[in-house]
Amino acid sequence: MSDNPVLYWFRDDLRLADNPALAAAHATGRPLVLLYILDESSRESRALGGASRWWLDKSLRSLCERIAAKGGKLVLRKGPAETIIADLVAKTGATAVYWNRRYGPARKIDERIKAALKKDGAEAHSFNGSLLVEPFALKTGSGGDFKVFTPFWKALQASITIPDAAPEPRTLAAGPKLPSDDIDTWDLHPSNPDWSTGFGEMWIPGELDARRRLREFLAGAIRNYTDGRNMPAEDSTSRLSPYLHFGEISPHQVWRAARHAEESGEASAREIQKFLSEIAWRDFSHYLLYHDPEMGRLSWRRQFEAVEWRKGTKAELEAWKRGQTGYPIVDAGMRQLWATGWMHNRVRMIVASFFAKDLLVHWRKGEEWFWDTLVDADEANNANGWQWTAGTGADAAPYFRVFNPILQGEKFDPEGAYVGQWVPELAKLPPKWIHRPWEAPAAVLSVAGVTLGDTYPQPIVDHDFARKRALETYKGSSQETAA
DNA sequence: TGAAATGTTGGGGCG
DNA sequence: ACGCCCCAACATTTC
Repeated sequence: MSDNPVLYWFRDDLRLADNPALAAAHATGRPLVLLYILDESSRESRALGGASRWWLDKSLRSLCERIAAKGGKLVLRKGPAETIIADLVAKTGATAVYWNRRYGPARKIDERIKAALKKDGAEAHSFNGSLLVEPFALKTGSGGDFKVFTPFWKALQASITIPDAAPEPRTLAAGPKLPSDDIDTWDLHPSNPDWSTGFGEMWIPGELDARRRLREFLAGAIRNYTDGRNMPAEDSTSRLSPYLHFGEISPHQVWRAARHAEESGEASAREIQKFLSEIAWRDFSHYLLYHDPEMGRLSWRRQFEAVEWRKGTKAELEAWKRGQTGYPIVDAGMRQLWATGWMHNRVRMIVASFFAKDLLVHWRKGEEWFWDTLVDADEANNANGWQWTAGTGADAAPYFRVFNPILQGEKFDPEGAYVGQWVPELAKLPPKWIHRPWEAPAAVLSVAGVTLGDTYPQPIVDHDFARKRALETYKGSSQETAA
């Protein structure tokens, strides 16, 4: 019996280092089956967006190579996880399955698999591999769930103990021979159209690049993180979000490295604290989704489902997606997203506010576009971010807080460098006019080669009008109906 | 991790 | 010299 294998199931934890479930499976000393399942058929498993598929494609190829270099093999399967696990356990005689826990709607799948394994006499061992602190481990003083970030963050810091890194297996001797899908047949790379051609210039998916980025961030941009993180033209954020989503790096690895940078004097305590609080926002998002599994499609404050959202015209929605709204900072962000699969966080708030407040369309429709186009698309973070901006979420911006895209542009991109990069047809406008070209004198536009309505669109909606419309609509249909 | 509307204050122009 | 008005500049309130 001791020659029977154990199975390790990769999900959003595509790394070999600091992987507690993998380390535990490896430590059994038994033959190891390494498995990844592309599950597009289980009800609780949200189909991956296009940008995520691009990332997964590269990340799995990188993981396959790393595993092969250690003598192992990654088995790829496509289909419902429940039947594939059951099938592999039966075929190989595996006595146990190891995985790192999930916290969103997909955890229902894991619960069913765990029950089925138990019934068949196999063990299921699960671990925390992706959060600083697991959602069920943090309660308020009165035993309730946190609804505000700051007390959540304080409680997290008070209770957290960072374990030593789980050892990376030095070798991964191949287990029993098993058929595996050829990743090429999964068609993860976008086609018709392939808009991902620019992604490769910005990203190298995989855990090695994740660790390189973290190292370089902590040696450089972190020094000016608190202020710099709001300036989209600067390279002051870590850009670790896709790596964290796919588990190519763990938040524990980030925490340890950040504290080390602090202790060695490489970075100031203030900047480290700010950065780690942003990592904790990720935990907070997962915490909220765990306690409200419907948060991905319904407003966390349910009374906001009563808001009479506009459907939005086809032209409006298309203009937003393609970066043709006539508001330069919005268009720059949407074009950066399309070109790179990523958008600076400050600009995400601006384009989301424009969508949910100025266009007054249900935040879920915007969330769906982000889901499809972001390489870091994440059910918890995406829903939390949109709901924060729309004013429907926990600890959200109040509904009457409406971003002014002109003022936001002038405040956070004062030189117009970010707009100039992503909306090149406006690049020659002086900073004074680049965020409000429709107010620029004709001579200025002419010199800059801008013809409004031709080389660059007129605003698709008047912000002053849209702001008032949003205030009236939100107030009318959400406030009075509050329980 | 807002922005607009409204209120207050104080200096300077001017009769 | 005085009162009045205007309006930045800043503070507070409101959405």
